[in-house]
Amino acid sequence: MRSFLSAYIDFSDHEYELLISKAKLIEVNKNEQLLFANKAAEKIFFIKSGILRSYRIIEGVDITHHFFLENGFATDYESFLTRKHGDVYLETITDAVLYEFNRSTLFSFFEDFSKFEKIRTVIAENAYLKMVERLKDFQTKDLKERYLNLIDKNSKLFNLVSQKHIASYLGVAPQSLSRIKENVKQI
Amino acid sequence: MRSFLSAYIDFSDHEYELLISKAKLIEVNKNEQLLFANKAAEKIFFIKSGILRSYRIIEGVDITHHFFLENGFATDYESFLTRKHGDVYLETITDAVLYEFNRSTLFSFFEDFSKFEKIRTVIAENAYLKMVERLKDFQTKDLKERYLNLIDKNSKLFNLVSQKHIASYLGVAPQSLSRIKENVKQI
DNA sequence: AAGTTGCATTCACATTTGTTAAGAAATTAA
DNA sequence: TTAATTTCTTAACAAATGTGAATGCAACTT
Repeated sequence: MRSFLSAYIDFSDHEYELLISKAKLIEVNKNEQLLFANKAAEKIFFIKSGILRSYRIIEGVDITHHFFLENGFATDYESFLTRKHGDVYLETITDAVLYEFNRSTLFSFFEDFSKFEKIRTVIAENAYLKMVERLKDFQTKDLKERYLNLIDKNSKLFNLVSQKHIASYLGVAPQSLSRIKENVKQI
Repeated sequence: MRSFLSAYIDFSDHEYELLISKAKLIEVNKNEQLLFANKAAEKIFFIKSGILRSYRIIEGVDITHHFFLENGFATDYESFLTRKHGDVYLETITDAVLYEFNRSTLFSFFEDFSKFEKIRTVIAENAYLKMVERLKDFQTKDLKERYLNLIDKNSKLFNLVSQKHIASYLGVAPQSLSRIKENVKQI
C-alpha cells in the first residue's frame, strides 16, 4: 500500500504508520462476502493479495461489475461515495489478505491530514479513466475484440475467474463467450 | 456556475470573483470545434448555456463519447487529467455561452485556494458515477431499453441532437436506432 | 465409490443488430 | 426559391448474440 500511495503523494514514516493504525489487517478465505447490497458501504479494502469481485443481481442474474486485483482499493464505490444503499455485492474469489478501513475513520483521517485528501481525488480520477476505457469498448468493439482486449490486459484473471463471471463482465451470455473462445482458438 | 459550485463548497463573494477573473467568457456558434484530438487538452469549459458534444473518430467513424448540458464542466477529461494527447474532439452542437479556463491557471488556483481543490474531487466522482450508470446499461440492457432510458433522463436532447450522434452514443448503427424508434412508436 | 451439484461447452433455433442500398425528408447553400 | 447536400428511414439479407436444452466434466458430498 505504501508504494501504491507514494506514487501520488509524499508522506513521512510517521504519517504512514498513522494511516496503517486506522486499518485492520484481515485474512479472508475464498468466496467470502465482504459487502452486501441494500446496505450503505461502510468499508473500503486495500488488497495486499488476492482477487475480489463486485457484482449485482439484476433480474435474478449475477452481473459482474468489476474485478479488483492486488495493490488497489476495493469497495462498492458508488455507495461508499453517496452513502446511499448500494446494489452491489463484494466478494473474494481467491484467498486474500486485506487492509480494512472504516469509511468514517478514513474520511476523518483525510480531513486531519489534508494532503491525503488527494488520494481520494486520484482514486476517483483513476476509476473514471478505467470506466471510460470499458465504455469505449462497448461502444465500438464486438465481443471478440472485447474478449481479446481483456485477455491482453489481464491474462492472470483467466485461470482464476470462472467463465460466467467474465461473460457477464463483458456483457454477454456464457454461451456466447464459449462460442468466441472456440472461434479464437481456431485461428 | 456559482450555484453549481456552492452545492459542494462554501466560498465568499470575493473568492468567487477571483475564480471568475481566471475565466474568459466566450460566445460560440453552433458547430465550432473547441478541442482537437492529438493535442493535450489545455482548456476546460463551464457551460452557461448551450450543448456540447465530445467524440472520437474510430476507424473513420464518428463515435459520440458524451453530451454536455448546461451548468456543468466540459473538456476532454482524460487528456485534461493525464496531460497526454487525447483522441477526443469537443464541439458545440448549439450556440453556446461558456466560461473558458486554462488548465494550469485553474489548477494553480486550486493550489492557492485549497478548499476549491474539493471541486476537482467532486467532478471526478460525479463523472465516475455517470460512467458506471452507462456501463451498467451496456452490460444488462438491450438497445430498446437503453434508448427509453436515455429519453427518460434527457428528453431535451432529442430535439437538438442528430440521431446518428445519439446512435453512436448508444453504441449502435443509425439504422438500428431508427428501427427501435419505429418499434417504440407502435406501442 | 456412487451420487450430486455446478460449470463449460455445444447445438438448434429465435431474436437482434450490422451492412448495403435505395428513396424520403430535412437542412444548408447558392 | 431552387439546387445540393446531408440525414433519416425503410427494406433485404448477413452476421452476431440470446435462449433453452443436452452433454460431458470436474469438484465436492455422502
